[in-house]
Amino acid sequence: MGRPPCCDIVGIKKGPWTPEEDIILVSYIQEHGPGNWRSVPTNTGLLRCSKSCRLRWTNYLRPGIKRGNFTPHEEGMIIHLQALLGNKWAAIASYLPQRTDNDIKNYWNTHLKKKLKKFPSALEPHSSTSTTDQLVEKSSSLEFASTSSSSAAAAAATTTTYASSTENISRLLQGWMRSTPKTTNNEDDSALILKESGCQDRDLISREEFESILSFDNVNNVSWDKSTCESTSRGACDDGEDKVKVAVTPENNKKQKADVNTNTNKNNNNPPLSFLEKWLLDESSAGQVEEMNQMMELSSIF
DNA sequence: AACGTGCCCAACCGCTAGTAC
DNA sequence: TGTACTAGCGGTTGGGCACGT
Repeated sequence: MGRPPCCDIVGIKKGPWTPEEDIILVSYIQEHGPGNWRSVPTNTGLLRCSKSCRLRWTNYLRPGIKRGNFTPHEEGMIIHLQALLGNKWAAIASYLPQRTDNDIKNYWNTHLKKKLKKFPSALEPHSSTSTTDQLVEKSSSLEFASTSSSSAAAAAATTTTYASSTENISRLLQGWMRSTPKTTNNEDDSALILKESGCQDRDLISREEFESILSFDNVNNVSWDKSTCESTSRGACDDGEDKVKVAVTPENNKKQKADVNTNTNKNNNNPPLSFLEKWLLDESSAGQVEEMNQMMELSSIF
């Protein structure tokens, strides 16, 4: 629109965020909540543009973000969703509430694209239905993959020291989060999500399956919060109704109205959730990824 | 130890859509 | 109706790190 980018302004800092900047940003958001990003740099004294602040918050500091290795289940979901939706990372991320679109995009470009290039058959549908033995085998291998000490250790090892400090920073948010109406128990959270999101079709997927997707096994044991709600409400569990309660402020009121409009439009472009969920949560998709991983291991041996 | 190379991912860029005035 | 602004999105970049030579 002929407007120079905000980041072109002289004196605006670029590049990696320092822990000090993170603390300032988190403290401000603790006090005022996310939103009104334009006022953030001026009110905090941060030499960052509003956009940079927003991105830093949504992609890194926002509580509820899961970092580290992707599980085979997550891989399967990403692969299938990418095949279905294309490079609609935000839409894909809405099915993985703990992951940011940036994270998924990076993971796709750096890992999954290579895997699929090597094993394009991974995307082909399974020709036969799984036998009980196969199911047992797949579920056990999945369980192993998700809980194996080596992968867990690898995930922990990949966490940088700065990431750790960020985790500490995000702990600062706990006080703010506690002040928002929510349950403190993860089980209750899942139930709350199901109940309030309108995704009440318990026959669709098992509770464990759903929890495995939404489990907050990352930092903080952070439970559902309004930011998470915001990102999630863009996709999967949004049916345009008021679901997870957020603080009622003029800011939120405006945003909610906007969200309802935009989400309604967006959802019109997406296949029905129940169909997608059923398909995505089908164990075979995760099994295919597991098979692919095994093939990768074998290929590295030979 | 020094250097080169490739990979990973946080951050940036450019664009579009929506909203307020 | 036009303008300014924000938010969201997808593509790209570049700094830092690991690893091999």
